Amino acid sequence: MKIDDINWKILKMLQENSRVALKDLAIEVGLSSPTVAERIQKMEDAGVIASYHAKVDLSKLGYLLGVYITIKIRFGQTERFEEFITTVPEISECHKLTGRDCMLLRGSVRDPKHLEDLNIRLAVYGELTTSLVLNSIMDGKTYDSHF
Amino acid sequence: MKIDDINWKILKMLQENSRVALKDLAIEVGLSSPTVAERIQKMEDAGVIASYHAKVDLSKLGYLLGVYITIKIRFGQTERFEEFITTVPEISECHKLTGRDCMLLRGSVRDPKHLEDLNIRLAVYGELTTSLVLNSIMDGKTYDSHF
DNA sequence: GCTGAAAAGTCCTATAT
DNA sequence: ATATAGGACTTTTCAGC
Repeated sequence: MKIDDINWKILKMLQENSRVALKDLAIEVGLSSPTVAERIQKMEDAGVIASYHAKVDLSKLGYLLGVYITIKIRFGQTERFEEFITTVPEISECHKLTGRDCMLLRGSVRDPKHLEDLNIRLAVYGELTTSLVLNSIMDGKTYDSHF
Repeated sequence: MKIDDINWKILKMLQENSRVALKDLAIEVGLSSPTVAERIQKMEDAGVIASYHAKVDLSKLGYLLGVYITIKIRFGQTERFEEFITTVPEISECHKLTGRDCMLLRGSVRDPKHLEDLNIRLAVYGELTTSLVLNSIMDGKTYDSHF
């Protein structure tokens, strides 16, 4: 799929505000609305635009601590763990990484007590290393060209 | 801010598809469009809804390798690093974590050669540990209630 | 805080270049 | 592959409950 300058401009705007009106996109890129709609459709069909999401700020709902947890899964527990982890509400991401049988988890909890509770539930499946997020310098960047 | 069952339903739908029409939200939750619009506005104002994003699938653009990199920043380089890292196109997230002066980076590259190139650019600022993403079991979950 | 109707605005489809 | 224009639909505004 070819992404020209105009498509990058459209992608940039949709990444920054996915609820932007077609009309405003059209004005910005200097094309008509139907043309922009068609370009978006093609990028959706090609999977370049994967989805449109509202981002919920969990800290505003009382989940003040962000955490990353690595877990070295106990031998033979991988399948059971992968099924289990999708049911844990505190965990928003789970990536299987190279190196030392590691899973990387991202989660949010209310307070240290809540974190301890989460750790206990996870520790069944392997050895944990827990780190608090002190500050997110960047989270969810807008891509606006090839690199 | 109070999130009742109806607001959770709205939040769920907007997380799953942020371009959903107000009309469809209204039908789904059994309220009129103006009421739904008002509820959304209040959640935006309270910051519970932080933003609306289109998610770009970088693998469809040729960036096939996902990576997580931890970097133990060299003494005194933190400020310079934080400024620098926002200018690196391959890196989409940067979190400062507790423990061993660690920054956690998430990135995407075309191939191993591209990864080596990225590592060389980052290694100026500290010691790296690089892991490839083998599989993302979960990435960007939909929250639909308190936990 | 919610509704319903009317006004304003946006989007879609067809037609044309 | 893009533009224009009309009709259809959606969103917003506002009076009333």
